[in-house]
Amino acid sequence: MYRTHTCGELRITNVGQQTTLSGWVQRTRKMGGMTFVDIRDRYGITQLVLNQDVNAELFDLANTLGREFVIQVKGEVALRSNKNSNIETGDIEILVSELQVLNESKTPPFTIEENTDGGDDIRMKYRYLDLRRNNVRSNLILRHQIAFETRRYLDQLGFLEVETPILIGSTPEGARDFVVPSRMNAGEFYALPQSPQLFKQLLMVSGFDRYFQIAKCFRDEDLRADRQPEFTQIDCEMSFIEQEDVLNTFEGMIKHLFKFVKNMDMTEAFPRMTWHDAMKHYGSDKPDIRFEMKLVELKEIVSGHDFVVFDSVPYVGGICASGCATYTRKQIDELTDFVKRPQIGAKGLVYIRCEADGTFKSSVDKFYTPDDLKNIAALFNAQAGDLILILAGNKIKTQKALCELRLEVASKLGLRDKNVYAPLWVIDFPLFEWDEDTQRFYATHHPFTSPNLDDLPLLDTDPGQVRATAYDMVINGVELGGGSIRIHDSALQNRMFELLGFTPEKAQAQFGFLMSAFQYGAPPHGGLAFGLDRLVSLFAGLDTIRDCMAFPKNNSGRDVMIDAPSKIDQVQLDELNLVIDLK
RNA sequence: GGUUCGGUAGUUCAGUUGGUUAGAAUGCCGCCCUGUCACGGCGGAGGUCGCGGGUUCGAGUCCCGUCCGUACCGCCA
Repeated sequence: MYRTHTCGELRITNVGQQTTLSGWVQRTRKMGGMTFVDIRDRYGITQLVLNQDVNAELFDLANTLGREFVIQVKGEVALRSNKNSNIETGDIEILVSELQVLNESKTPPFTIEENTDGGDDIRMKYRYLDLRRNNVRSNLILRHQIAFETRRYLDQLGFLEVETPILIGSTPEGARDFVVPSRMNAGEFYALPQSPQLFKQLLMVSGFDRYFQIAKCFRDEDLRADRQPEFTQIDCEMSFIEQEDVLNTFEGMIKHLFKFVKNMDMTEAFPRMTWHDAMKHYGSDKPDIRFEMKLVELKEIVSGHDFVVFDSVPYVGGICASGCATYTRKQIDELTDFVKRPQIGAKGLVYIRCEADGTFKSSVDKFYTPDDLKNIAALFNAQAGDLILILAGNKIKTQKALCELRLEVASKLGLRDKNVYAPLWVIDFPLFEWDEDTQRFYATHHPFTSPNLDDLPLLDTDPGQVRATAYDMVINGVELGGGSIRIHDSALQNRMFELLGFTPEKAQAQFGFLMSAFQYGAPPHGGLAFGLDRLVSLFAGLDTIRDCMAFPKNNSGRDVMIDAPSKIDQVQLDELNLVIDLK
C-alpha cells in the first residue's frame, strides 16, 4: 500500500497513529543533526522530521533528497513542538521510520510554488510541472466544480446531455473553420464545429425538448487573453419556450453556480438592458455595471460655440470621473495618450474640472462661459471635485472610445473589484449588421435567430432596424454567454437567407438538412451557450482563460509543450492526397 | 495584416552618454548548523547578452532586418 493518508489530512487527532504517505519533495531544511522534509501531494503538505541520533542511515538518505523526488515514508504522527499556523497540517509532523525513493527527479526549471519564478513561456513548456502548483491546480478544481454543478442543475430540470459530432461539414458564415482532410473521401474535408448549433436545433426537431452539452468548440481566428482556438461551451437548447423562459432558466443556473461553487447568494433578478441602451449609456454591448459613470451625450449643448472640433462632428460625449478634479496635468496627459493610441483612435481629450470652490476649469475655456460649463456639468450631475472627460467624433467609434476610457478610469479608481459580481442580460440586439466592405447584411447572432415578431414588417422596409430575439448574459463587462429564439418556420428562414444574400441553391446546399428537418414539424425552440472557460476565469478572478485550462495554447495557437502544430510525413500527405505549397 | 512592450546566468530581472573582467536575487553544488517551516551562515560553479548584418577604435547598449513571446486593433455569426 502506497499510502494510508494524503499529505493534507493528518491533524492533531491523528497523533500517535502509524501512517504511510506518498508524494513529492517540496523542500528540505537541514539543521545539522536534524532534517525537515516537506512532502506534497494534491491535497496538501506534511512535514517529515528525521533525527541523526534516532536513525543515522535514514537521516543520510533524507539528506540526498532533491526537489520533486517522489518518496514514500512510514512513521508515527507526532505533535510539533513548534507549530505552523500557516498550513492545515501545521500542528503535526511525521517521525519517519522508513523512507523509500520511488522516483528521482531532475531539478525542475522553475520552482513549484504559489509565486513561482517561471515566466509564462517556460511554464507552458513544462505545463505538467506548472499544474503541480497550488494556484493553477485550484483553478482546475474550480472548473470541475462548475462543470459538475452545471450538470446537476440542468439534470434536475430534465435536461439531457447529448454528444454531437466533432467531424462535421464546413459552413461559410461566422468564424474561420478548422479543417480536417478526409482520407476515404479524397479531396474533401471535414470541419470542426464552431459550436453544436445546427445539431442542437435538429435535436429539438427530434423531440429532445431540453438538451445540453459541455462541448468543445473550435474557431480558427487570432487569439487573445480570453480567446483560445479550442474552448468549451455549456451549450443548451429548449423547445416550447419563449425568450422569458430561457432567461429565467439560465439566470437560475448562474445563481445556482454562485451558490454552490462560490457560496454567494444572488437573490436579486438580473437587470435587463436593451442593446440600444447599452450602447448609448456604456458604449458597449457588454457593459461593466459594477459602477455607474454612464456616457452622457453632449452634441446638442456644446454645438454653436464656434468650437470647430465639436461643431464638425456628429457625436460628442463624455463621462464624469468622480473625485478626479485633483488629477495633475501629467495624469490627464496620460489619459489623453491612452485614448489617442491607435487601438482606441480618439483625436484628443477635452476635460472640465469641477473645482472644490464651485468654479470650472477646462481645456476649452476659450469657447465656453462659466455658465456653459455649469450647464454641461449639470448634465453629468457632477459634484465639486469631479472631472468630466469628453471625446468627439464618429458616433460608434467615439462611444467605443468612451467605453475604453470609462473602464480605464474605473480601474484607476479601483471600481473594478474582482470580488464584486454585477450580472445583467443585454436584450433586443439588432438582427442584422451592415457591412460596408461587402455591401451586405450579416446576422448579428447567426442566421437562425428569430426576428422580434413585432418587427416583422420592417424586414421588407428597413432590415437594419429589426430587433432579434437574442440575448447575452454579461457579468463585469465579460460576455459570458448568449443565445436566441430560433426560427422554426421554413418560410421565414428562407426569407432570412434571402436577406443575407444566399441564393436558394446556396442555402439549400449549406443548410438543406436543416430546412428539410423543419418541414417535418419543428417545434418552437431557442437556447443559449455559455463560455465555460470565461465563467471559470471570472469565478477565479483570472485575467486570462489560459490559467483555467489544463493545456492551453499560446498566442500563435501553438502548444509549446508537445510542439503542435507540426509537419507530417510525406506518407501521410500522400494518403490524404495533399500537396504542400507554401506561399 | 497592424500597433505596443519585451528577449541578458537554470529562473526572474538590473545593466548609466557606446568604454576595463556583464551584475543582483533565487535556484543549483560543497562545507557548517538539533526545531526549521521563504531556516540561517560561509564558499563555489554557472553567460553564443534571441539570430543576422551595419555604424564605430570599441556595441548587451545605436541603426536595419529577422525570429520568438506578450497585450491590444482588425478578425472572432
